[in-house]
Order: sequence, then C-alpha cells, then structure tokens
Amino acid sequence: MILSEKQKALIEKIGIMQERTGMQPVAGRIVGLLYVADKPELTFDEIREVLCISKSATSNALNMLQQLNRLDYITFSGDRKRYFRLKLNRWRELVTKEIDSITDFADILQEVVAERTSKTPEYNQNILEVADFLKYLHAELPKLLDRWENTRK
Amino acid sequence: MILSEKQKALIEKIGIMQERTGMQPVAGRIVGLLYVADKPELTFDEIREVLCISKSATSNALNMLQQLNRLDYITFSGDRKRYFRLKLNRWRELVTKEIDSITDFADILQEVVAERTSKTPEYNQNILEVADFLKYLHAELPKLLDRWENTRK
DNA sequence: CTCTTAGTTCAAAATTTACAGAACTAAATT
DNA sequence: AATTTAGTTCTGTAAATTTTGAACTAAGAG
Repeated sequence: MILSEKQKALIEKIGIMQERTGMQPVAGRIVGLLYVADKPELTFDEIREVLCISKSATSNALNMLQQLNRLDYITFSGDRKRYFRLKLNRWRELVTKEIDSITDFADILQEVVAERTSKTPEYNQNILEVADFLKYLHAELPKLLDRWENTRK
Repeated sequence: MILSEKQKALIEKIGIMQERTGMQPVAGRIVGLLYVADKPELTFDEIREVLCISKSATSNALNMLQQLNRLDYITFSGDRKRYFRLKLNRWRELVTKEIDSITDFADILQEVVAERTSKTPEYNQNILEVADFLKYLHAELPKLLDRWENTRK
C-alpha cells in the first residue's frame, strides 16, 4: 500500500486530534490511517508497514482501540489474517457513552458542594449551577441525537 | 490551612478528571483545591503549602491555568499577595469555546472524504454522517445553552 | 540602602510513557 | 515433525513530561 502526501498529512492531523482525547500517537495514527486508506479494512502487517511501527506497538494499539470500541476486525475462512476496520457504523454508541460520562463530573461537583462550608453561599451556588447545566446536557443530548436522526429521514 | 481527608480525596478525584482534559497533575490538583477549599481565594503560598509542591511548579501551573481562562486573581491594596480563584462565573465561555472546536474534527472528516477513493461509497457515507452530526451539534448546542439559561429564570 | 516578600525562570533530576526488539505461542502449512 | 504465519508478551530504552531546587527580579518595608 502506498499513500499520497495528502493522505499522510491527514493521518497526522487526525492522529494529533485523537492524541488529544488521550490516546498514544501510534493509536491515533492507526485511526487516521483507517480513515484515509483506500481499503476500509487493513491487515496487521499493512498497518505496521505503512506506519513504520513495530509489531508490539501495532498489537498494543490495535487491542487498545478494540477495548475502546473504536475498532473491530473481520476474518475470511482460509485466511488467518485479521482485517481491521473502524467501527464507524457504531459511533452512536460512543456518543452515548460520552454523554453518560458527563454525569461523573456533575456528581463530583455535587459532592463538593455537600462537603463545602456553607459560609460561601454565592460560590457554592456557582458550582451548583455548573452541575445543573451538566445534568441538563446529560438529559438533553440524547434527545438532540434523536432529533438529528429524524432530520436524516 | 488544614484539609479534611474528604477534601483531600476530592482534590485527587477532581485532579484526575482535569488530567484527562490534558493538564498536568499539579494543575489539576490546584483546580481541585480551589473547588473544595473553605476560602474561594487562595494565595500562591497557601496553594504551594497544602499541595506540597515547589514554587516553580506552582508558578507554572497557575500561569497555565490563567492562559486557559480557568483562573484569575484579585489583589488588595497594601497587600502584595495575589488571591487566586476559579473563574466559575465565566464557565459559559469555556463551554462556547469547546462547542466551537467541534467543527475542527467535522472539517477534517469532510477533507478526508474529499480525498478518499469514490470506490467505497458506503464507507464514505458513514464518515459524512459523523461529520454531519458534528455540524448539527455545533449548531444546536448554543441553543441548548440558551434553553438552559431560560429554565433558570 | 539593605532586607524581605512574592513570584519567575532556567537547568537538572525524577517520573512517566511510548516504542522497539526479541523471545514466545498457537495454529496452519509443508 | 519441522517450518511458516499471525499476532502477543515481556524487557529494556529512548523520549517526553513533570517537577524540583536554586538563582534571579522587582517591589515594598524597615
């Protein structure tokens, strides 16, 4: 597999965006590669070769991305290779998971206010305001996703 | 200043959440401390002492947090100390900035599809779908913020 | 004018993380 | 049975990040 300069540039760009979500550079580039490659499914060795990375880095990153539900692979009988692909059709589940994690911070903020001195009512109120908005987001975002689905029909 | 065990635990919890957004441990703990401390404003040295960190780490983290618009400080005449505090009342601006950055990824995805082979229409369509949802989010989230503001009146 | 205070800057140490390389496993092929 | 293939796991190391400590600045106090 040979990549154009433009493809290489996009892989790096996507890679850096993914890094910002907390994944390591190699994993980010793998995601980028799967976005831009002409084939939607790539083998372990294709990935390893075009990205010039070691087998261990490839293996670790692929497994981690599967843990995160970003990837899976398909197989073909009579062929031992795995064909890795982005789980693009399942991105709604990732969105839902992100939405759910919003409550984590809201909960901590409420815990904070419960623990705080009552001598700073304005400050406490500010914190509760943030928590309230987060809860609102958590409740409303699924509806927003639904509404978007409806605009597509 | 003396902190309860509960407060210490909350600082670490908040710290770790902040780390996930890409800040260093010390900066995360400072944010946590300002959330839980009995006084909403703390001096450089109060922060340094309760968190047991060096002056340089304190200085760097405080300046970085100000860059990120998470903190500012107030002063009092006849007192050279700075009293650092969370910019809690300005969190809407941070939210707005986050919303704006959503388009970055949407734009890259459109660039990706423009560059992709046309031989994988279904795959390309999936990518465009994600991009479309991101654009939708970008357009709708400010309205959601407005609606939330209205529920508070 | 010297000393203290509040904070900054810079170099070096410590820690963490990412990655490569080699040895390994398990299945398939010869 | 030996070899090849596809991928994993483990250990060491290079690189990046975070933090410290010490020297420094600038302003106010004595």
